[in-house]
Amino acid sequence: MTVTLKDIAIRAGVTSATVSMVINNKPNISETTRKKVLKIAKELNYYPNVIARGLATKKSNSIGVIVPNLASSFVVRVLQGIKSTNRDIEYTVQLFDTIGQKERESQLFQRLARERRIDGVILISSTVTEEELNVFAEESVPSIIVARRCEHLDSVYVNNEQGAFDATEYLITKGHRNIACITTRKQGIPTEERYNGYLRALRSHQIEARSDILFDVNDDGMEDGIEIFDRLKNIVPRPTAVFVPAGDMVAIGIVKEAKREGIKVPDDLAIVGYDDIPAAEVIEPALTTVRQPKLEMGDYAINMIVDKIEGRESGIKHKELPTKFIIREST
Amino acid sequence: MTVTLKDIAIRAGVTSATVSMVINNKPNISETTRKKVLKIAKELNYYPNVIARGLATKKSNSIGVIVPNLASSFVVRVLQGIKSTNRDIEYTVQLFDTIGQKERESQLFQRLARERRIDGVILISSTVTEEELNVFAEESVPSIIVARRCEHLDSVYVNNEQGAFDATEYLITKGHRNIACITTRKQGIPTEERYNGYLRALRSHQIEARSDILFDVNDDGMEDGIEIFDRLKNIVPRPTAVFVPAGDMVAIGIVKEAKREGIKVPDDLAIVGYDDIPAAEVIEPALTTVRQPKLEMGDYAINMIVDKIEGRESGIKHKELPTKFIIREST
DNA sequence: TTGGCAAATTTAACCCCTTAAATAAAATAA
DNA sequence: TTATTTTATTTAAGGGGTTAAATTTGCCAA
Repeated sequence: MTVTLKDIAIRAGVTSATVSMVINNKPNISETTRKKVLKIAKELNYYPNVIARGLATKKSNSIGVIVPNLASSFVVRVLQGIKSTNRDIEYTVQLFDTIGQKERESQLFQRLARERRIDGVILISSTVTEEELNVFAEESVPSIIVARRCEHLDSVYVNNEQGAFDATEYLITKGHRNIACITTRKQGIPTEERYNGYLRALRSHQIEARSDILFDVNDDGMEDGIEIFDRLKNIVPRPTAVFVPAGDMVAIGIVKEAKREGIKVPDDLAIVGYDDIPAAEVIEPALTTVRQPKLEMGDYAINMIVDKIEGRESGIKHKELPTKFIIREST
Repeated sequence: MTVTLKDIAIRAGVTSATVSMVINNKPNISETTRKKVLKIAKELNYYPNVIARGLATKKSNSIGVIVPNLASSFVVRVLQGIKSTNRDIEYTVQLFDTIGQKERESQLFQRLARERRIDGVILISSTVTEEELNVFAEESVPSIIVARRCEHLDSVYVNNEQGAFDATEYLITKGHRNIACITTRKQGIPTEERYNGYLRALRSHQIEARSDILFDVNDDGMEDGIEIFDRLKNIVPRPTAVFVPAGDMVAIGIVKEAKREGIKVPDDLAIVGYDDIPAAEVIEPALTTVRQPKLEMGDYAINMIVDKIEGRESGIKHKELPTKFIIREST
């Protein structure tokens, strides 16, 4: 038997409205009834039905988090950031992923907003189109995009262009002039901005970008790296460094294959990855890489959206976070 | 303006009850009104309010997933398994983590069940106590525990004892007699069953377990492995193999430090990890390890709970899954 | 004692949808 | 044609809360 306001009301000899007001700490309740009601509520082990409350208040106290793919470690880390802050916040997180779904992010979002009466939505995706994001902006539910800047929507993101610039520039200052770049076509990895940062660094040092040492792989696994190295090694003039925006695993594949072929890393070939996954420290030599503040992004996102929901903020806010360049042994 | 059943009803010249019945595909509706209502619903872009529906039906169509710690890759993989199946299932996943929370799993569960009127709960934890789990069994909400067997509750789990047995026995058949074992005290890693499997394997080959080569580390990082190796190397007779239920990262630490000290892996020291994390393939030599079918566990869990919710199953079910022994180069 | 005001409580409508029971309309049987 | 079923629709009562407005109670000043 679930106990309701009414049950308490009857036992306390008051109306359920009164009980409701006590439970919600509304003013103008005599100390006597307040105590009595609270006591009975405790005795009966009362829990408010948040569904019913949600219906009445038109608030669900929950935030929807839409992710493209829970398999991505990036997404998971951001989610962690969201959750760890969320701890002190009275919002429930409803998790939705769109991978393999016929619905696109924007459709899912609409459904969430309308059906579930969710209070706010966090979308973690670096690859939604502007057009899709318009739907978010139009719906009246507060929403925020993580991992990508969007003009007409709150956003939290990392300056990947600068991160790539830093990495490339570092290689240049180390004397490298022929720096290969490995991007990926894999869905969900925002490789383009990084490529732009790479280009900018080259340009700023008057180095011409060589199109023959730019590769675009299909996935982001070790095998991709292995394959790339095998293509790379025969190119003349052979690059002395590789920057791998496609991700650390690809970079690790390159390191592995280079070593197998007797190429010394970093002496013969310097390598910089992207992401700073745990394995980056495991490979020998340990991988120099670019780290994104994922937890922080999640943290900002949840705080921004809660501020929005609770009306403490209005207007579009953007938070740009810097990447961190982690120098290890592969450069 | 959100559109409700009533809006449709008015436009269609019927009652909202009728509209409701159309929306829910109830019988005894004339084809004429059905079409008319559906048409208007579409025109008005109607979405049912699931909150209100939930109140009326006492069903929320959502499943709560309680995890101790979203930082655990084990948990995340299981979650992935849950979500990927969930795709075809009309349940929403509400995610709750208990780390750092004053509430224990069972309290959180109670709250979920009562406040949120959740239809079912999946708890992912290998370390809740029996006592806590009793609370789950008592509440009338279907619930299931993943990663641990529990007699009076549905459960999906892996036979870690057997996994450890297999690993240890493999080392024994390779000729090893002095096999060290590294467990961990880290919260959330069920190291004890694994240790038992190790012991059983030794026993079944009449090998006496040496307490001087059994170590219990505090965490599960690479540093722990490095530290352990340094203690291990001076022990006589020096073990020729190490089984590391504490996890792959610890094993990797051992591999790294062994190499640094000029000890050849696997010739001088064979190493078996636990978990098969991505880095296991990165370390050189690649790590032999024990893999748990995490996605499958999630998959079973969500299917079992949905069957329970929808009344297709009753009675307590257990699903035990086998581990998989992955042989690589470190043995 | 009466009037006036603030404080405490209740009334009643509403949130949006579902569903059993009642009623109306249409179809069939007698 | 009337009685009986069957089919379609409506009525009305929830589900469990919230909240503006109305009412009652208590207190104090006049």
